[in-house]
Amino acid sequence: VSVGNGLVDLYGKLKNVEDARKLFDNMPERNVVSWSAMIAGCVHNDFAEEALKLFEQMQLEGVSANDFTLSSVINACSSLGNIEKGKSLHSDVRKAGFESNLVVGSALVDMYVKCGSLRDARDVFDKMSERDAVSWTSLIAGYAEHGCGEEALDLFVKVLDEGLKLDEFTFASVLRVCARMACLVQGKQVHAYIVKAGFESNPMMGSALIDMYTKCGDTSHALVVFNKIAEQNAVSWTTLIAGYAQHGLSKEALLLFDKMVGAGIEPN
RNA sequence: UGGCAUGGGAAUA
Repeated sequence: VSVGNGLVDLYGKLKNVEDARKLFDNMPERNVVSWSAMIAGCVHNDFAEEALKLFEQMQLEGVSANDFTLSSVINACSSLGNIEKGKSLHSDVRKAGFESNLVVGSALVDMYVKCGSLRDARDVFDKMSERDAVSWTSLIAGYAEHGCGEEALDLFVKVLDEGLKLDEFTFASVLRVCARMACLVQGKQVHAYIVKAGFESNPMMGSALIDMYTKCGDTSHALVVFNKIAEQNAVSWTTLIAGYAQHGLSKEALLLFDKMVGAGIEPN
Protein backbone atom coordinates (compact mmCIF):
# COMPACT_ATOMS: atom_id res chain seq x y z
CA VAL A 1 0.00 0.00 0.00
CA SER A 2 2.79 2.43 0.89
CA VAL A 3 4.45 2.00 -2.50
CA GLY A 4 1.14 2.64 -4.24
CA ASN A 5 0.50 5.70 -2.09
CA GLY A 6 3.92 7.06 -2.91
CA LEU A 7 3.30 6.63 -6.62
CA VAL A 8 -0.14 8.24 -6.49
CA ASP A 9 1.42 11.18 -4.66
CA LEU A 10 4.34 11.39 -7.09
CA TYR A 11 2.12 11.38 -10.20
CA GLY A 12 -0.08 14.01 -8.62
CA LYS A 13 2.92 16.22 -7.93
CA LEU A 14 4.16 15.72 -11.48
CA LYS A 15 0.78 17.07 -12.61
CA ASN A 16 -0.15 13.74 -14.09
CA VAL A 17 -3.54 13.27 -12.48
CA GLU A 18 -4.76 10.80 -15.09
CA ASP A 19 -2.05 8.28 -14.31
CA ALA A 20 -2.37 8.94 -10.60
CA ARG A 21 -6.06 8.12 -10.89
CA LYS A 22 -5.38 4.96 -12.91
CA LEU A 23 -2.94 3.79 -10.25
CA PHE A 24 -5.38 4.69 -7.52
CA ASP A 25 -8.26 2.85 -9.19
CA ASN A 26 -6.13 -0.24 -9.66
CA MET A 27 -4.82 -0.41 -6.13
CA PRO A 28 -5.80 -3.71 -4.55
CA GLU A 29 -5.95 -2.03 -1.19
CA ARG A 30 -6.53 1.59 -0.26
CA ASN A 31 -6.16 3.31 3.07
CA VAL A 32 -6.75 6.88 4.21
CA VAL A 33 -3.31 7.88 2.88
CA SER A 34 -4.19 6.65 -0.61
CA TRP A 35 -7.41 8.68 -0.60
CA SER A 36 -5.67 11.76 0.80
CA ALA A 37 -2.92 11.60 -1.80
CA MET A 38 -5.42 11.23 -4.63
CA ILE A 39 -7.58 14.08 -3.31
CA ALA A 40 -4.55 16.35 -2.89
CA GLY A 41 -3.44 15.51 -6.43
CA CYS A 42 -6.82 16.60 -7.78
CA VAL A 43 -6.86 19.86 -5.79
CA HIS A 44 -3.35 20.81 -6.92
CA ASN A 45 -4.22 20.27 -10.54
CA ASP A 46 -7.44 22.25 -10.68
CA PHE A 47 -9.77 19.29 -10.27
CA ALA A 48 -11.38 20.53 -7.08
CA GLU A 49 -14.82 19.18 -8.02
CA GLU A 50 -13.30 15.76 -8.52
CA ALA A 51 -11.62 16.04 -5.13
CA LEU A 52 -14.99 16.62 -3.47
CA LYS A 53 -16.45 13.63 -5.30
CA LEU A 54 -13.59 11.43 -4.17
CA PHE A 55 -14.09 12.59 -0.61
CA GLU A 56 -17.75 11.57 -0.72
CA GLN A 57 -16.83 8.23 -2.20
CA MET A 58 -14.26 7.72 0.51
CA GLN A 59 -16.87 8.29 3.17
CA LEU A 60 -19.26 5.89 1.42
CA GLU A 61 -16.57 3.25 1.60
CA GLY A 62 -16.32 3.77 5.33
CA VAL A 63 -12.82 5.25 5.43
CA SER A 64 -12.66 8.02 8.00
CA ALA A 65 -10.84 11.22 7.18
CA ASN A 66 -7.75 12.37 9.03
CA ASP A 67 -6.24 15.86 9.32
CA PHE A 68 -4.47 15.49 5.98
CA THR A 69 -7.63 14.52 4.12
CA LEU A 70 -9.59 17.35 5.69
CA SER A 71 -7.08 20.07 4.90
CA SER A 72 -6.95 19.00 1.25
CA VAL A 73 -10.68 18.81 0.82
CA ILE A 74 -11.11 22.16 2.63
CA ASN A 75 -8.60 23.55 0.13
CA ALA A 76 -10.85 22.25 -2.66
CA CYS A 77 -13.67 24.39 -1.25
CA SER A 78 -11.32 27.39 -1.21
CA SER A 79 -10.62 27.10 -4.91
CA LEU A 80 -14.29 26.53 -5.68
CA GLY A 81 -15.47 29.28 -3.36
CA ASN A 82 -17.95 26.73 -2.01
CA ILE A 83 -18.76 28.01 1.45
CA GLU A 84 -21.68 25.62 2.04
CA LYS A 85 -19.47 22.59 1.64
CA GLY A 86 -16.74 24.41 3.53
CA LYS A 87 -18.99 24.97 6.51
CA SER A 88 -20.12 21.39 6.52
CA LEU A 89 -16.46 20.32 6.51
CA HIS A 90 -15.84 22.72 9.37
CA SER A 91 -18.42 20.85 11.40
CA ASP A 92 -16.81 17.55 10.37
CA VAL A 93 -13.54 18.96 11.69
CA ARG A 94 -15.15 19.70 15.04
CA LYS A 95 -16.75 16.26 15.22
CA ALA A 96 -13.50 14.51 14.37
CA GLY A 97 -11.62 16.51 16.97
CA PHE A 98 -9.23 18.26 14.59
CA GLU A 99 -10.29 21.72 15.69
CA SER A 100 -6.95 22.56 17.25
CA ASN A 101 -4.86 21.18 14.39
CA LEU A 102 -2.56 23.86 12.99
CA VAL A 103 -2.79 22.87 9.33
CA VAL A 104 -6.53 22.25 9.36
CA GLY A 105 -7.08 25.57 11.11
CA SER A 106 -5.05 27.48 8.52
CA ALA A 107 -6.88 25.70 5.72
CA LEU A 108 -10.20 26.80 7.26
CA VAL A 109 -8.99 30.39 7.60
CA ASP A 110 -7.95 30.37 3.93
CA MET A 111 -11.24 28.75 2.91
CA TYR A 112 -13.34 31.43 4.61
CA VAL A 113 -11.10 34.14 3.15
CA LYS A 114 -11.48 32.77 -0.39
CA CYS A 115 -15.24 32.49 0.14
CA GLY A 116 -15.31 36.14 1.19
CA SER A 117 -16.34 35.52 4.79
CA LEU A 118 -13.71 37.40 6.76
CA ARG A 119 -15.75 37.19 9.97
CA ASP A 120 -15.63 33.40 9.93
CA ALA A 121 -11.95 33.46 8.98
CA ARG A 122 -11.17 35.71 11.91
CA ASP A 123 -13.27 33.57 14.21
CA VAL A 124 -11.34 30.40 13.33
CA PHE A 125 -8.04 32.27 13.56
CA ASP A 126 -8.83 33.61 17.02
CA LYS A 127 -9.79 30.16 18.27
CA MET A 128 -6.64 28.45 17.02
CA SER A 129 -4.44 27.16 19.83
CA GLU A 130 -1.24 27.62 17.84
CA ARG A 131 -0.47 29.71 14.79
CA ASP A 132 2.44 29.80 12.40
CA ALA A 133 3.48 32.10 9.56
CA VAL A 134 0.94 30.41 7.27
CA SER A 135 -2.00 31.07 9.60
CA TRP A 136 -1.05 34.71 9.95
CA THR A 137 -0.38 35.18 6.25
CA SER A 138 -3.70 33.62 5.27
CA LEU A 139 -5.63 36.14 7.32
CA ILE A 140 -3.40 39.11 6.45
CA ALA A 141 -3.68 38.30 2.73
CA GLY A 142 -7.44 37.96 3.20
CA TYR A 143 -7.72 41.43 4.67
CA ALA A 144 -5.45 42.74 1.92
CA GLU A 145 -7.57 41.16 -0.79
CA HIS A 146 -10.78 42.62 0.61
CA GLY A 147 -9.48 46.14 1.07
CA CYS A 148 -9.22 45.98 4.86
CA GLY A 149 -5.78 47.51 5.06
CA GLU A 150 -6.05 48.71 8.64
CA GLU A 151 -6.91 45.24 9.93
CA ALA A 152 -4.10 43.71 7.91
CA LEU A 153 -1.51 46.14 9.28
CA ASP A 154 -2.89 45.63 12.76
CA LEU A 155 -2.29 41.90 12.43
CA PHE A 156 1.20 42.49 11.08
CA VAL A 157 2.10 44.53 14.15
CA LYS A 158 0.74 41.77 16.37
CA VAL A 159 2.69 39.03 14.63
CA LEU A 160 5.89 41.08 14.88
CA ASP A 161 5.12 41.41 18.57
CA GLU A 162 4.91 37.65 18.94
CA GLY A 163 8.41 37.34 17.55
CA LEU A 164 7.34 34.64 15.11
CA LYS A 165 9.72 34.04 12.19
CA LEU A 166 8.03 35.44 9.12
CA ASP A 167 8.67 34.37 5.57
CA GLU A 168 8.54 36.15 2.23
CA PHE A 169 4.86 35.28 1.80
CA THR A 170 3.90 37.31 4.85
CA PHE A 171 5.98 40.29 3.78
CA ALA A 172 4.56 40.16 0.25
CA SER A 173 1.02 40.36 1.57
CA VAL A 174 1.83 43.25 3.90
CA LEU A 175 3.56 45.13 1.08
CA ARG A 176 0.48 44.67 -1.05
CA VAL A 177 -1.50 46.43 1.67
CA CYS A 178 1.00 49.32 1.79
CA ALA A 179 0.83 49.58 -2.00
CA ARG A 180 -2.96 49.73 -2.01
CA MET A 181 -3.02 52.33 0.75
CA ALA A 182 -0.15 54.20 -0.94
CA CYS A 183 1.45 54.30 2.49
CA LEU A 184 5.15 54.91 1.97
CA VAL A 185 6.00 55.21 5.66
CA GLN A 186 4.63 51.75 6.47
CA GLY A 187 6.11 50.34 3.28
CA LYS A 188 9.59 51.52 4.20
CA GLN A 189 9.27 49.95 7.62
CA VAL A 190 8.36 46.63 6.04
CA HIS A 191 11.29 47.06 3.66
CA ALA A 192 13.60 47.38 6.68
CA TYR A 193 12.23 44.12 8.12
CA ILE A 194 12.82 42.41 4.78
CA VAL A 195 16.43 43.54 4.72
CA LYS A 196 16.86 42.35 8.30
CA ALA A 197 15.36 38.97 7.43
CA GLY A 198 17.75 38.62 4.49
CA PHE A 199 15.08 38.53 1.77
CA GLU A 200 16.30 41.59 -0.11
CA SER A 201 17.46 39.81 -3.25
CA ASN A 202 14.44 37.50 -3.39
CA PRO A 203 12.60 38.11 -6.70
CA MET A 204 9.16 37.93 -5.08
CA MET A 205 10.15 40.47 -2.45
CA GLY A 206 11.59 42.59 -5.24
CA SER A 207 8.38 42.76 -7.25
CA ALA A 208 6.29 43.41 -4.13
CA LEU A 209 8.66 46.22 -3.12
CA ILE A 210 8.73 47.72 -6.61
CA ASP A 211 4.95 47.69 -6.69
CA MET A 212 4.78 49.33 -3.28
CA TYR A 213 7.27 52.06 -4.18
CA THR A 214 5.68 52.87 -7.55
CA LYS A 215 2.15 52.93 -6.12
CA CYS A 216 3.49 55.31 -3.48
CA GLY A 217 4.96 57.47 -6.23
CA ASP A 218 8.60 56.72 -5.46
CA THR A 219 9.85 55.40 -8.80
CA SER A 220 13.51 56.05 -8.03
CA HIS A 221 13.44 53.73 -5.03
CA ALA A 222 11.65 51.19 -7.17
CA LEU A 223 14.59 51.20 -9.54
CA VAL A 224 17.07 50.78 -6.69
CA VAL A 225 15.11 47.72 -5.51
CA PHE A 226 14.96 46.34 -9.04
CA ASN A 227 18.73 46.44 -9.34
CA LYS A 228 19.15 44.56 -6.07
CA ILE A 229 17.13 41.56 -7.20
CA ALA A 230 19.41 38.56 -7.70
CA GLU A 231 17.72 37.43 -10.89
CA GLN A 232 15.04 39.62 -12.38
CA ASN A 233 12.16 37.64 -13.83
CA ALA A 234 9.22 38.63 -16.02
CA VAL A 235 7.24 39.79 -12.97
CA SER A 236 10.06 42.06 -11.80
CA TRP A 237 10.21 43.74 -15.20
CA THR A 238 6.45 43.96 -15.64
CA THR A 239 5.96 45.53 -12.22
CA LEU A 240 8.56 48.18 -12.89
CA ILE A 241 7.30 48.91 -16.41
CA ALA A 242 3.69 49.18 -15.20
CA GLY A 243 4.81 51.44 -12.36
CA TYR A 244 6.58 53.79 -14.75
CA ALA A 245 3.62 53.78 -17.11
CA GLN A 246 1.22 54.67 -14.28
CA HIS A 247 3.23 57.78 -13.62
CA GLY A 248 3.27 58.94 -17.21
CA LEU A 249 6.87 57.88 -17.75
CA SER A 250 5.95 56.17 -21.01
CA LYS A 251 9.29 56.72 -22.73
CA GLU A 252 11.13 55.17 -19.81
CA ALA A 253 8.63 52.31 -19.77
CA LEU A 254 9.22 51.56 -23.45
CA LEU A 255 12.96 51.74 -22.94
CA LEU A 256 12.66 49.26 -20.10
CA PHE A 257 10.65 46.94 -22.29
CA ASP A 258 13.43 46.92 -24.88
CA LYS A 259 15.97 46.27 -22.16
CA MET A 260 13.87 43.39 -20.91
CA VAL A 261 13.78 41.78 -24.33
CA GLY A 262 17.51 42.43 -24.63
CA ALA A 263 18.01 40.62 -21.35
CA GLY A 264 16.36 37.57 -22.86
CA ILE A 265 13.07 37.73 -20.94
CA GLU A 266 10.08 36.67 -23.03
CA PRO A 267 7.22 39.18 -22.85
CA ASN A 268 3.90 37.64 -21.96
C1' U B 1 6.99 1.44 17.42
C1' G B 2 8.43 3.27 12.65
C1' G B 3 7.63 4.42 7.22
C1' C B 4 4.35 7.04 2.75
C1' A B 5 0.08 11.66 2.00
C1' U B 6 -2.14 17.59 3.52
C1' G B 7 -2.58 24.22 4.24
C1' G B 8 -0.72 30.38 2.81
C1' G B 9 2.08 34.61 -1.11
C1' A B 10 3.95 38.74 -5.73
C1' A B 11 3.18 42.13 -11.33
C1' U B 12 -0.13 42.87 -15.64
C1' A B 13 -5.02 42.35 -17.50
